[in-house]
Amino acid sequence: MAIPKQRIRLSEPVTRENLPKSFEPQGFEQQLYSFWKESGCFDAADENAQGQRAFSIVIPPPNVTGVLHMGHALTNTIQDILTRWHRMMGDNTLWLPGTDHAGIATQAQVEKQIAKEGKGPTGRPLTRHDLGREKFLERTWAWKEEHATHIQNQLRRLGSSLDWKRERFTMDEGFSSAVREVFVQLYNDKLIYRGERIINWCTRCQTALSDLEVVPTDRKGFLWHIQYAVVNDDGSPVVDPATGAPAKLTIATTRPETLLGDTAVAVHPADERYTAFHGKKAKLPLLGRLVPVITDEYVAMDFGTGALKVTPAHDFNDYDLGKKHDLPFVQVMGKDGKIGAAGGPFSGMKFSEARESMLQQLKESGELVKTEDHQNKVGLCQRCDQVAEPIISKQWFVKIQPLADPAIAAVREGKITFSPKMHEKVYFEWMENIRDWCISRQLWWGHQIPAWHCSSCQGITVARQAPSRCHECSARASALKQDEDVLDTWFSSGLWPFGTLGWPANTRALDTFYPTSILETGSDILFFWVARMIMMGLHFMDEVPFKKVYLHAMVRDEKGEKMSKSKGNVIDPLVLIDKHGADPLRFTLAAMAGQGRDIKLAEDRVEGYRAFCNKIWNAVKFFHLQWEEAQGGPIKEPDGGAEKWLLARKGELAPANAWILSRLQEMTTRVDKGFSNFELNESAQAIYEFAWGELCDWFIEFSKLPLRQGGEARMETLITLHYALEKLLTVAHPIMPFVTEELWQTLPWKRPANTPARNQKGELPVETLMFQSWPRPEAKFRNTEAEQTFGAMKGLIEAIRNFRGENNISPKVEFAVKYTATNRAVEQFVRSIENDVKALA
RNA sequence: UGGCUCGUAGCUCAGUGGGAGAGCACUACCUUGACACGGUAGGGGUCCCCGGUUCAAUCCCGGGCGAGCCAACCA
Repeated sequence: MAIPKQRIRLSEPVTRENLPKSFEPQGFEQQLYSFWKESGCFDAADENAQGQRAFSIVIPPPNVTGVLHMGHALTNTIQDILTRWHRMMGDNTLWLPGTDHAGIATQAQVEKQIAKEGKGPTGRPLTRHDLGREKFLERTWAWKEEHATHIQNQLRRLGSSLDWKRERFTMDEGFSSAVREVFVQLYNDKLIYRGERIINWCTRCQTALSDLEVVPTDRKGFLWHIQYAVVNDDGSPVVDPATGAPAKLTIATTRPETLLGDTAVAVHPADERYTAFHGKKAKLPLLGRLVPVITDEYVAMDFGTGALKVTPAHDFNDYDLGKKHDLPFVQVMGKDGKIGAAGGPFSGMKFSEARESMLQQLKESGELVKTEDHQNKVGLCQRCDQVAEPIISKQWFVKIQPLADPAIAAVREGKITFSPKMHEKVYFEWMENIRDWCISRQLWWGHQIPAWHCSSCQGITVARQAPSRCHECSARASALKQDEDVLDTWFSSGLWPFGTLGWPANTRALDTFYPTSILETGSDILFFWVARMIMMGLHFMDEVPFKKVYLHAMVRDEKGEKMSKSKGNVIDPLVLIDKHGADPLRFTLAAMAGQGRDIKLAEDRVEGYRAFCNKIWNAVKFFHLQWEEAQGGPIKEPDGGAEKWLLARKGELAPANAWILSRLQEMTTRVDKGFSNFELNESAQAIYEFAWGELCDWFIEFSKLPLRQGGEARMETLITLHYALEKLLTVAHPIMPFVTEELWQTLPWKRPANTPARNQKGELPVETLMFQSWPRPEAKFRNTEAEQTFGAMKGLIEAIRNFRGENNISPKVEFAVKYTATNRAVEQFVRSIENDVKALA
């Protein structure tokens, strides 16, 4: 592009000859990233320097399933802004990178890939079973390597100042040992147990799912009314007292096929329609099996017929009823999605086939008395959109209540704060009604459960390493077989804040950076991830994993729809970065990162902020032109720096200079406040308004006179301009790291960095904007008088211009002089530039 | 069913108890020495609707309508 490749980077000041005409991000972004990274600018120290604070964020590890989307761009932009800001404030700053193995999601991707590759022995597409566990895992690791690299590149293109030396993966060796440690400890604490309970089962993924992994979805369905005969214990018909005929009881169901597993019919105890049937039996149609009629207040009298068929093995509510009334659990559906032996004549059929067949027969026998339309919810597998079936299965669970209680308390006591605040309420609601967490998955990709089953005593040995003996019966290792299941992917990511810092070893990094300062992530994984990190962190570290939780809104497309591959409305951040540069994208995301609202990304906003980058670019170019050309050679930097020089003359500065310095101060304060309050849009707006609306539109226009005039006035204006630009670049750097660094490097009077960047050897400070000290929001240059004067000036000029219909810049100034108003402040100001204008004439 | 968020210009969005705003799009003029990724001027809005509090409401309160999200045991 515009910059020759051989240009010497970052050692020799750029002059206007090699400063490109306009903002061309492709020419410098990647070079700058390499420069920062290789100079060790991103690296945190294990221990704080004297008087230094630590600031740490762990990245929400992206799934290695594929590429980063706009939501990742948003979260990583926000995190990078906070990270860079703290680094400039002199903190020992760590932003720790890594990726998540994403069990089921990744496995599904690799399976899809395999299926495309050919047919197995039965003529069906290849499955993981054709490869075998070992081969399949090899394939998945290869996939992981490939995609992790891609994700790293995307994060780099975005400018993320991550400490890559500390990069982690949820299945790397150290992390795996942390996972085993946690499992063993929880098991020993009796907080992990294995039990046969009702769980969600995906018949396609062939695995158990947690409650969270099932997405309730509206489906159009029917409510079928089916008649059961009411009989006595011996099977003889009960006579309906009302009609004198054999009594019938009609139930309403959306899933008639589960009738095969019914073990009761429930009615409300106060429902007078059914009082006569209490304690009797109902005869299941088609099967003829007798089940008790029970009463429970759970039953809603006004829904359906007020009579509820109870299938404890295939419905969560019925399961609870079954437990309460000690009913048998008849499992009719197998993990393969077909009716099992208990289904009698229907065994071997798929659910849907069984339903059709049963309805047909019930219709013929007259037992199906009514069919109504009904909107109901079905749970779909989060990964594959298949209906998740509740079945009873032996799985591993975390007993969650003892972990949830301290996690609730920590937020109540303010040890962790949520932003926006409203999420706290949502958090409490969920945590207070939490169910035990099913953590075993019948997958291959993941942390295999560190439990060994003994073939000799059937006992279970849970251990950190493969045991040499059964802990129950001392059988030899040959009798032991490791549990084949793996852990829910969120089990391991729950350990992320301390697992990544070296736990269970007691590392210095852990001392320095735990608890982390901030967790920034999407509100959609509040329960999946945030809540579990809080529980795990408190249990294993005795301390919260982070002090603040920032939850950003979801990124949607222009129409407000969730971006998803299937809808084809995904905007790849890399495409936008290639087109417009990383800084415009980052600025856009920051400007739209207001709280509590979904973000609809429109590309024209990015284009607008690209123009903004160009504007700043040209403001700096303007400075270079003036600085070089105006006096035939560089002016020397004032002793002690521009700031000191300007402060010393604070009272006598030309009004335009005093004004822009005052505005600069105001802007700096606003930016700082925005970052502090997590209102990044405020910071972005302050920068935008100052740079374009004040510095470029007014100050630079006015500076042209004194700059052309020469002498003291030019000197003062040039120093002011340099100072304002340098400070602007500094405060804008967290949001727009690339363009600000690139331009800052060209400034002639760079101040030495306050914190030397470390290279790999811990030496060689490099000159970079990344370590410029963050301007403290002090009122050094606040100047109310100058603001008023200039404000009146602007108003006057605008009024004159309107009156005369003039629109050029120099008349702007001339009119101001000619039409001097009576306002004394304006008079004073105008007099100060009157001479300049005369000199020009 | 409950909870939450939102409703501001054609589009995407800021914002505030007293003047209605930005970007993009649109109209006219301007290639002036930083920038046409620019400049100047301009058109365009019942700030969802109805009540209330207030000297004053787009903003605060109540109700409604609409959009979306989250959590749910009504089969």
